[in-house]
Amino acid sequence: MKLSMEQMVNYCKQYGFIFQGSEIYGGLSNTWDYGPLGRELKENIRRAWWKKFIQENPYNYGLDSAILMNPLVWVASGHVASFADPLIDCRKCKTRHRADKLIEDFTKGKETGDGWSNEKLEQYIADNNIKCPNCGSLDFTPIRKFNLLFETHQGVTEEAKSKVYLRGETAQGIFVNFLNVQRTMRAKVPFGIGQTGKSFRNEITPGNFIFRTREFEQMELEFFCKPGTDLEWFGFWKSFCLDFLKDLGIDKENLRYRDHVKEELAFYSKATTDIEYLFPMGWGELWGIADRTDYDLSVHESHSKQELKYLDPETNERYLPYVIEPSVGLDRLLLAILCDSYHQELLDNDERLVLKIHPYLAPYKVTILPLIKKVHSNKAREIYGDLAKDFNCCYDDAGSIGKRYRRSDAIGTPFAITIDDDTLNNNTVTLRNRDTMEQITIKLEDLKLYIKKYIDF
RNA sequence: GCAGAUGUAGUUCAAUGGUAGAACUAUAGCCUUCCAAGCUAUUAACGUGGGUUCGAUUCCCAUCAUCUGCUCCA
Repeated sequence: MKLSMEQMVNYCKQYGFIFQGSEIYGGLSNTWDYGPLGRELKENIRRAWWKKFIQENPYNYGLDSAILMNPLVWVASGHVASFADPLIDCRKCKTRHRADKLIEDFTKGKETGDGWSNEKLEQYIADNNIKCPNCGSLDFTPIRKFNLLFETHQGVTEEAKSKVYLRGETAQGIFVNFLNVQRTMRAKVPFGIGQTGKSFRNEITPGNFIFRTREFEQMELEFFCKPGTDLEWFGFWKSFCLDFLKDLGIDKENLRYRDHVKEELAFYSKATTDIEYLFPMGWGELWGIADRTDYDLSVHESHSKQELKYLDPETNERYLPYVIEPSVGLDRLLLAILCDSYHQELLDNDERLVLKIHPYLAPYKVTILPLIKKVHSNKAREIYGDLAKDFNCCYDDAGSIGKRYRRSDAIGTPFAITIDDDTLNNNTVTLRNRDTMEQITIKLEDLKLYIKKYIDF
């Protein structure tokens, strides 16, 4: 049976992964809180990304830039422009135009559309059959003038002067620190800067659980390379990202590349490929890999009036590097992993819910079960105390052993160990594997190493 | 943003113009030496705000939230 989004939402709530935000006040649209297990899972995904993209990669460095930045950053990046301008999109070819500009061009400067209301602009365009300058279509969306960026105020007085934005992407924090990192790390092109963190966008249509929310966490790498080598690196990161997902255990049948056609490319991008995942609601973008050229560095150079060019120490060339950006949403990656791991299978005419998740990502690594509460609890507590120094452990002494195994399976814990008389007498425990359900007897002293190897990524 | 549907314990579902019943789950105890067993007990709900009414969980309106489909998506 196919997993529905409703089931997934329910599962996340039931087992403490994700709750509706501000629930006791009736919720707030499209906000979700990560519960104890969700937090662990999220952290583990973040760690896996960091390990492969930063820690193990000799080219890349980490960064943690501020959410609040000088507003000029967002002017330079182009994020603020859409706020002031009355923008309309052509439904047919997906190009975006300024409504006032269309009118100005159409009337050859007689009408500028300055100070007109949205309704008046739209009406004028409709009445005069102004066509899309790109494809000639008459099919425009309504005018939208709102900003994607969240605004807030810095300082205690709410004056316009102190207006700042919550960042709309983590990438800009990297671009403005390009030279800082390059210089202090003595980095030579090609090299990358990555960071994870919250970004905020007033999305037009959020929804589909945590797939699209207005507050979300990104994991972005900006990889700086010499112009001309960019397409090579673009290809490299494309397959690197896909391999990462497969290594995390996501079924490759549920993954695919989708190249952006020329018309849908963002203005800063020369090429973009999405890695998509087959979510319960259909294929959805998981990871965007874009060739941003030197667009970002060059706009920051011209707006900040600071030289951002890289001096190649070997050739003495001075140039703005091109940027390859693999950018993934942590929240939707978490959703993809949960959907992919969720299995309901038949076991002795009974349903067994099991989260077949990569052991590295599992919120708990071991469930500790005293076989008989009265007899084995002390020893079990002792073992818990020791294991908890190295792993997230779950202690469960409520109900029958079978029930406790099922609970452990349902949240994806790779191992359950049972403490019985043999533990008291011989220091051995029964180690039971979530996926194979096989049980082995193992000495306590060997336990940590065994688990450690198994959960490696 | 538009249209439709939904809203009762943690979950699934009842009933009712006179404030709600169950199953599963959970918790505690008994029993139990390895895959949701059994017994006993316990906790726990009418999304929010108005209106009609002697009285509303039930009827009406609004609102909030979720789901589905369109639309949209730097």
